[in-house]
Amino acid sequence: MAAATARSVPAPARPAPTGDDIAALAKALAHPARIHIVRLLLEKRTCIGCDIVDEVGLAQSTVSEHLRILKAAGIITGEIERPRICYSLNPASLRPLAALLDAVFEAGEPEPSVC
Amino acid sequence: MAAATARSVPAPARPAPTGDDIAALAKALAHPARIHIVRLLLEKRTCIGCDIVDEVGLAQSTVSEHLRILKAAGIITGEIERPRICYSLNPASLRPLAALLDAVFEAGEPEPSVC
DNA sequence: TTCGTCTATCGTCGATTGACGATGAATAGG
DNA sequence: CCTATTCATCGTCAATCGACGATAGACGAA
Repeated sequence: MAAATARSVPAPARPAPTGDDIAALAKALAHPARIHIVRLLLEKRTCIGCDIVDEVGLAQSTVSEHLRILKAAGIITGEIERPRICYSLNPASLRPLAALLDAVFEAGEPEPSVC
Repeated sequence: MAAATARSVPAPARPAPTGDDIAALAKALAHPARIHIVRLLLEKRTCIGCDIVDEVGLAQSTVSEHLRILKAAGIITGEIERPRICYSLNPASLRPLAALLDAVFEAGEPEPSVC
């Protein structure tokens, strides 16, 4: 809700992401189990709860911890739907990291010529 | 040299990057000092050697270790230019991570409408 | 050769991470 | 009421990370 009309305003929505911000984002993705979870949420658009535990094959407490890390980084959001919790991706949170990668591609590859 | 005509062949160039691969890539970026180094190589296109040590403000051995990690992940390459070493970015190595982020953006945002 | 510069590696230390089981809280259904 | 389900939190353990100083190797210059 907070990032509603972000594309309308030119300046304040781009506070030039800190190196720490980007590193924190990368750190949240820096584990196979968490990549697995992100991919899971990518294909089953519908949010899933305990199914994640079955899918990744780790203990429930371990998966819960990974979900906590992803949530703390803002990469996923958990909506309470008693007694389950509904997890979804929050694409906007990944913008700073994607922006850095885009900058690398632009600088390193003269003409991608796609599009 | 190995990835010359990669865009011509349809299958072998896209082995569906493993979660481990992407996680390793993210892990290599999961530190402020390493983000700093990447950004440095991004603005000073020319490869730099010991200037990195001055710039990040850590001990030489520590910076060397960060450079080793980035190099091991394939994100940068070091060209020997005695007695210095010339570091440059290797954008292609970041493709798997960027591809995941793109997939998240596509799935999560209905119509980007760019292009 | 000797000196100075630039890097890489080693060893060590404290801090953090990742995994687990056990426990606890909140809710739906009997 | 009691029970089952789902998730979060706690405590503990081994493993890894990040930082540093010290050291060693490779070369250019004097």
